[in-house]
Amino acid sequence: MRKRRQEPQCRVDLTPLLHRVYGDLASRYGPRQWWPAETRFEILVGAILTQNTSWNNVEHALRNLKRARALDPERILSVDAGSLAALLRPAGYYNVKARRLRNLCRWLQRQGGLDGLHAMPTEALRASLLAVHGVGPETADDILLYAMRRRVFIVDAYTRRIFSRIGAIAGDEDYEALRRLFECALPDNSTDYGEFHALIVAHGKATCRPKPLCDQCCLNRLCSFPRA
DNA sequence: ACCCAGGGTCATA
DNA sequence: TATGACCATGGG
Repeated sequence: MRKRRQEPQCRVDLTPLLHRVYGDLASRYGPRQWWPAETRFEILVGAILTQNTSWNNVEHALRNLKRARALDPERILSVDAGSLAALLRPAGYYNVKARRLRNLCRWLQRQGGLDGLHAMPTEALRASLLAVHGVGPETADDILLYAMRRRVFIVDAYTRRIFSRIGAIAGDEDYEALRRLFECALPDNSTDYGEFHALIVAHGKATCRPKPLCDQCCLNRLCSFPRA
């Protein structure tokens, strides 16, 4: 038997802090309309393409796919690898992303499409997605939350940056540890995870840059929270 | 000419 | 387990 790793879970109660952050962000940026996509499949594609890539570049690639009538699992699997990569070029990492996209499409076909997955428990679905080569924890959670409407809290670079600057977390914790921490602090349905993540990204894009330890995000109430 | 972006995998030590 | 290299484009 593998020994269970730590699991601090709810050592500190972040609930009130998260509620305040949510309210603050919502009053500034919300409501966001997320995830920007016309179909659920487009969300899967966007989740792969946006890996370490600005959304603006992803939109170029999505336009290319639509123009080529290739925003479709069968088409993505039928076109040759070279021309798929060419369509993805503006999104960067186009060779790896072409492979990852195909892996995800093969997975989707094995599952019999998105509609065949409603009965599967979230954790099983998550494990299944993570088994796809090129789908990591954040990509899986993008898909689970926005395409499958599962209650998973997405941890991205903005989440780490914003909450570590507030003093709520260290920032370099393991992905799963942070996900448990946030989900544990927001157990009920009173907080919309999809909206929360969208707000975090909006704030991250607006102010919380990595380098110049941003004045903006420390001017406002967000940084007056007590240290956890 | 930098730095950055809505990550993930792989090779080393 | 923990770093580092690599993937690559477009915008500031």
